[in-house]
Amino acid sequence: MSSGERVRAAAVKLFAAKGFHGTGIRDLASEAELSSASLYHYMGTKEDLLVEIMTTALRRLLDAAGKATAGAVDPVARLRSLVALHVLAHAARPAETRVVDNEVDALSDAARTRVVALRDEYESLWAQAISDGVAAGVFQTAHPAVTRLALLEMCSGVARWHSPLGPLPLEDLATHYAELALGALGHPVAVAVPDLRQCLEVVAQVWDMPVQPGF
Amino acid sequence: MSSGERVRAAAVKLFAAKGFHGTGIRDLASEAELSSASLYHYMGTKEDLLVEIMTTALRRLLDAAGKATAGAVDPVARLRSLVALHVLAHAARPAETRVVDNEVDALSDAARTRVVALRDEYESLWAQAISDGVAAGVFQTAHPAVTRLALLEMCSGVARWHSPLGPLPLEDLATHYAELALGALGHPVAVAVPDLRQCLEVVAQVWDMPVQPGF
Amino acid sequence: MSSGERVRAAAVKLFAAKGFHGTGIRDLASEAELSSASLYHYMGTKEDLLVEIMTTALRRLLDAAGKATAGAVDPVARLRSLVALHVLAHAARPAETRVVDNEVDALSDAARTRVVALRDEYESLWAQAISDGVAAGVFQTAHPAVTRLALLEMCSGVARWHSPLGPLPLEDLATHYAELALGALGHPVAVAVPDLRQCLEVVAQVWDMPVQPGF
Amino acid sequence: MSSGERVRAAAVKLFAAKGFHGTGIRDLASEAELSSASLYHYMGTKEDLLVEIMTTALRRLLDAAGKATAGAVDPVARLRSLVALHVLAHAARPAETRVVDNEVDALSDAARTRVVALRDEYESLWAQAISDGVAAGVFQTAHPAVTRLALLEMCSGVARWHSPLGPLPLEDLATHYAELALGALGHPVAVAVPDLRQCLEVVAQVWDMPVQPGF
DNA sequence: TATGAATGAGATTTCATTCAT
DNA sequence: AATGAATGAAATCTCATTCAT
Repeated sequence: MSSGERVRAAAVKLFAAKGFHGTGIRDLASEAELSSASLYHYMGTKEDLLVEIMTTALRRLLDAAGKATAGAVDPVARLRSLVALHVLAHAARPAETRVVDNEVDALSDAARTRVVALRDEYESLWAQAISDGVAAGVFQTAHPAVTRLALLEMCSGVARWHSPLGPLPLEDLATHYAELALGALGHPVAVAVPDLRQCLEVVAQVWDMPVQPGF
Repeated sequence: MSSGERVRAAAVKLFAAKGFHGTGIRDLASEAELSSASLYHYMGTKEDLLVEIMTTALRRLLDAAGKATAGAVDPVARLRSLVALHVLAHAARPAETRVVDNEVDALSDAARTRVVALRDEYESLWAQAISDGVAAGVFQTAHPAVTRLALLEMCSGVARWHSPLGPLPLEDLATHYAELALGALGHPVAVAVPDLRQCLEVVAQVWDMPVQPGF
Repeated sequence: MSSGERVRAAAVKLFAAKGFHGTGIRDLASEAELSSASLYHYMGTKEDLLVEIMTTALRRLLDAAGKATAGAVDPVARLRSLVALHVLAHAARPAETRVVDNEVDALSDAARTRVVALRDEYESLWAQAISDGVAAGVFQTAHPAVTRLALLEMCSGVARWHSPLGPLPLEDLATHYAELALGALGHPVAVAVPDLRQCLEVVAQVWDMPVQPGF
Repeated sequence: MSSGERVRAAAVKLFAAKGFHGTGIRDLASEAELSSASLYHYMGTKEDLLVEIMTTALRRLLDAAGKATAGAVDPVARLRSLVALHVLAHAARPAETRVVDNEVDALSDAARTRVVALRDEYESLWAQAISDGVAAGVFQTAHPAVTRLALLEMCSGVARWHSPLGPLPLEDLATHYAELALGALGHPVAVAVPDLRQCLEVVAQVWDMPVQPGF
C-alpha cells in the first residue's frame, strides 16, 4: 500500500472510530506511519480528506444502486435490491459508511451542500421505489416519506453494530433486512430473493472487493 | 432559567449539533451567556458534563420504559409501548437522544463502561419483549437479536431527521413506527394502540414536559 | 505598563525592527513577557494588531496635520508645517512610522484598502498645499505630483536613519527639512519658522509625549 | 530565459513585492515554474539568494556611479549625475532596488556587514560630492550629512511609487529630481543637464538594458 | 536537470482549565 | 456568583531543506 493510500485508509479508520473532530492530524500521521508534515503531500486540508471520503462513498453507493436497479420495473424487486445493497455496503464497509452517516455536521457549509445533494440523489431512488410500490398497491404505508427515512436509518444502523466476526453471513443479513423492510411495508414476505447474488457482485465490484464465499 | 440550567442546556444543544469534540468550552460559554471561567462553577470537566447528560437521558429512557411496560404481559403491547416511547422521546428530545446515540466514542473508558451498561439494561427490555413474542408465536423473525438492533436503529434515527415543525403529530408518528415495527416482526397490524396516551404521559412526566395536544 | 500595553509596544518595536513577517508570535510574547497563548487576550490576530498600529498612527498624523494647518492660508506656512510635523513624528516615533511606511504589503486586501485610503487622505493635504503654492506663484515645480512624492519620501526617510542620540536637536532637524523642501520647491529660504513651536506641541499632544527641551 | 535566470528573476520579483520573510520557497518555485526541490540546483539557501541579489545591485550602482563621475571635477555635475543615476536605476529596476532598500534587516549579521559596507562605499560618493560643493561654495546646507540622507531617501523613494506606465519619461524624471536636489542644496537651477544621455547609457549598460527612446 | 517523497522545526491560533480577585 | 488574566499543551498547517532516483 502506498503512502497516499495509507493516509486515506488511516483517515477512514480514524474518522469512523473517533469522529472527524476527535481525530487529530497526529493520529492520522501515526496511523499512516508518516510524519505529520508528510501527510500534506497526500492531502489538502483535513476537511478535504473528509470531503473526498464522503463523496467517494456516496458516489459508490449511487453507482451501485443505479446498477442494481437499472431496468428493474417491479418496485418490490427494486426496494429489495436497494435494501440489500445498502446493508451489504454498510456491513462490508462500515468505516466509510459511518463517516458518511455521522460526519455531515463536521463539514463546512459549502462542502455540506455538495454532500447533501449527493445523499438526496441517492435517497430519491428509495423514494421512487416506495412510491411506485404504493401506487402499484404492493406496499401499504400511511406515510411513505417517514417510512423511507425509517428504513434508511434501520439499514444504515448496520454499520454501527455489525461485526464481520458475527455468526451471520452477509447474504443472510441482507436477506433478513430485505424481509424486515418488506414486512414494514406491509408486503408478504418474499419467498425468493433471486437478485441477491447480483447485489453481492455489484457491491464487490464498486468497492473493489474480492467476491468470496461469505464475502 | 438559572445559570446552571443554561450551561446544561447549552451543552445539550451544542453537543447534539456539533458533537462533543466539535464543541469548545468557549462555544458553551457564549451559548450559556457566561464567561468560560464561570462555566466551571456549574460543571466539572467537559467530559463530566457529557457523562451527566448521557446517564440522565438513559436513566429517563429506562425509567419511562419501566413505567410503560410494568405489569404488561402481552409481548405485542410491550413492544408497541417500547417503540412508541422510544420514538416519542427521540422526537421530543432530539438533542439529548442524539448525544446518547452519537457520543459514546467520546467517553473515556471508565465512563463508557457505565454508559454502555445502562444502554444494555435498556436494550434488554426490548430483547425480552421480542423473545417473549417469538416464544408466544406472535412474532416471526429468523434472527431476533439482529431484528432488535435493526428496530432500535430505525427508531433512534427519528432524532436525526424529525422536525417538530413537520406535519405529522407525534401521536401519529409513534403509531406509525409501532406499525412498522410490528410489520417487521411479522405481526398483523394492530388495529388499536390503546396505550399510546399512557406513553405520552410517561414521556411528558419523565422529561418534565407539558402534555399538550400534539405535544 | 499593563499587559495589553506591553503587547502593543512589543508589536510596534518588533514590526519596525524585523518586519511583520519577520516577527513571530513567540517574539512578541517574549518581548511582552507573556506566554504566546496569553497574547490572545489582548489582540485578535497578528494582522489585527498590525492594522490597529497602522490606522492609529495614520489617524494621529492626519489629526496633527489638521491641527497644524487649520486656518492657515499661506501655502508656504502650510507646507512648512506639514514637513516639520512629518519629520518630527518620524523622528520621535520612528517605530510606528516605519511600520506604516514599510508594512503595507503585508496587509490583506481588505485591510490594505482601508489603510491606503487613510494615507491618501493625509497625502492630499500635501498635494493641496503644493498646488496652492504653485497657483500663488510661490512654488516652482514642473511636476507637482512627483515633487509631492519626492518630498514625502525624503521626510519619511528620517524614521529609517535618525537616532535620538544624534547631535541634532529635533527642532533643528525639522527646520532643516523645511528648508530642504522649500529649496526643492524653488522658494527662497524662509528666514523664520515661527510656527515650529506649535508643531512640536501638536506632535507632543497627539502622540502623548512630554514637551521637553529638545524633545 | 534559463531555469537559473527564472529562479533569480522570481526572487527579485517576489522579494520586492512581498518581502524576504513574506516569500516562501514554494512561492519562488511556482513563480519560476520549477519544483521547490529543483530550486536548490540554482541557489544555495534562500538567504544566499537574497545576498546575491543585494550585492549585485549595489555593485552595479557603485559601478555606474564610478563610471558617471569618473574624471568629473565639478561637484554640481557630479551630484547631478549621482542623482540622475540613482533615480534612473530605481525607476528602471524598482524590484532590485526595493530589495536593497527594504531587506537589510532580513540579513544575518555577517551578510549585513558586507552589504552595509557596500552601501556605505556608495554613499561616500554622495558625501564627497556634497562636501566638495560646500567647500567650493556652490552648495549651501547647514547639515551636509543630514542633507545627504534626505536626498538619498528622496531618490530611493522613486522605486516605491514610480510606474513605467506613468506619463513622465525617465529622462524628465531624472532631470526633475536633479533640480529638486540642487534646489535643496541651495544651488540655482541648472539650465542644462548635458550628462543625462551619458547617465542613461551607463545605466543601460550596467543593468543590461536596451537603450531605447524613453527607455 | 529535475522532482516526488520526506521531515524536524516552527508558524499561528485554540484548547480546556486554573486561580486570584 | 462571576470573571479577567493567564497558561501548558495541543490544534492544524507551512517552513526551508535534503535526498534518492
